[in-house]
Amino acid sequence: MPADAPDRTRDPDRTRADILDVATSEFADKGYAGARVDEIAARTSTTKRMIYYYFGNKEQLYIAVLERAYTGIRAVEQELDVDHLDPVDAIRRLAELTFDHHESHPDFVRLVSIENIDRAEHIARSPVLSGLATPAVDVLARILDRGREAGVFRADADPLDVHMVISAFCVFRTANRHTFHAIFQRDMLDPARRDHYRALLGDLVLAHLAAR
Amino acid sequence: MPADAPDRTRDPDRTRADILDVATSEFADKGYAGARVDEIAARTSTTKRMIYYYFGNKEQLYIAVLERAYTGIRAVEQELDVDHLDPVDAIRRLAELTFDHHESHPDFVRLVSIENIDRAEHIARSPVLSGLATPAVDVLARILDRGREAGVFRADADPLDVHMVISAFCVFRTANRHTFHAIFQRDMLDPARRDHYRALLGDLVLAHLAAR
DNA sequence: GTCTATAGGTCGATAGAC
DNA sequence: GTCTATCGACCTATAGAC
Repeated sequence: MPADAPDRTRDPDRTRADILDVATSEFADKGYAGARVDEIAARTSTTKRMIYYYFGNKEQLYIAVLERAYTGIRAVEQELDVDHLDPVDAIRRLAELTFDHHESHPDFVRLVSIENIDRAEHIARSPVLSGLATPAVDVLARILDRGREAGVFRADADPLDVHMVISAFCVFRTANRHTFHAIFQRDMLDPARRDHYRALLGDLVLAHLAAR
Repeated sequence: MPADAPDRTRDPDRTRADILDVATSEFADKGYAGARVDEIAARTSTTKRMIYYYFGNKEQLYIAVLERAYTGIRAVEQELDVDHLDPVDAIRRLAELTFDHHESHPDFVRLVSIENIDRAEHIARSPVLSGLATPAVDVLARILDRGREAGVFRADADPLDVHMVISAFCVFRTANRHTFHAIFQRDMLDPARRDHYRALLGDLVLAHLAAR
């Protein structure tokens, strides 16, 4: 074997990972129905035969993509050292972490949109995904409790509502940027406006949470 | 012709409208790539031949669907008698109108999501759509100006930012409801929670706009 | 009703690892 | 020698188009 082709020995893990990487990018790019198994195969260093060998069919491949994408997310909120921060700072930090995460994972945001077009039927079909609790809400609940006790947050704030507002802002900014730009000629992902939006999200949530 | 088949006389407008209605529902349901021309034809009272006769091909049919869906929206903000309302009330009213509109037009929201997956390429290809200004932002600008003059709104509020926040909330609530429910077991469109969300949106925007 | 391209899915066989 | 990763070719249904 020539020295410049060391990778074409058998390596199941590598092959699987290669397929998953390419499939993630292809499904995120074209949607489930729009993605082509042939195209995925062409972009891997292996063949279509291997896709069916490892993943069975197109849908199972897509579910495997979703599972990896979702589980790769879970650690985000754990980065937050919530108990050593002032509640107001903690909320802003959490909003910023979520903001940054969405910005740096456009494929994930697109996969979520695609999955909503399909009414989350693939998530429902995956035990891994349907049983996936996000720690974000627990973290939020702890922050809100501490803020309430300190008298800085309103009494009726709901963790899941706060999470929803933060997600809505971050998801909309990335997922809907194309139609928004087409209609309003403003690019919500323009780096020049990034700090503005990041601050806006924190301000928005904190203004709402403030005790009156 | 038998007396019980009166509708099969020629009526081009009716045929076109029939095709557009069915196509809207089919594209919104399955996405662009997932929709089937055969299926659309089967659900109309005409034939596939007529779809190609009137619309040329699948993509042009889809663009026609988008054009009708978008232009059907424009009147919403005009319902608001903005100049005879207190600015605070006007903002809340506008948020509620947008909220109600998204809730009552799920097909439109889905079409927008689908179009974002395709990076708004069809909108860009349609002169009608790419030149479509939404009056929402002008209305918002007028309200914000009056609120600023009255000293009740902050000086640095941007109309398009406010529109973005309102849209983000309303779009997320409908477009992402399936994955949100799958992960958090909360249905954001549950009628029992409708008033809560509607009020939350107004509170959120107004808390942010309030002069400090 | 028909044509044609294509897309998802399968088969027989080979070759490297132990 | 067996197992399993790998491969190119092949099959068939279907979807867009006329």
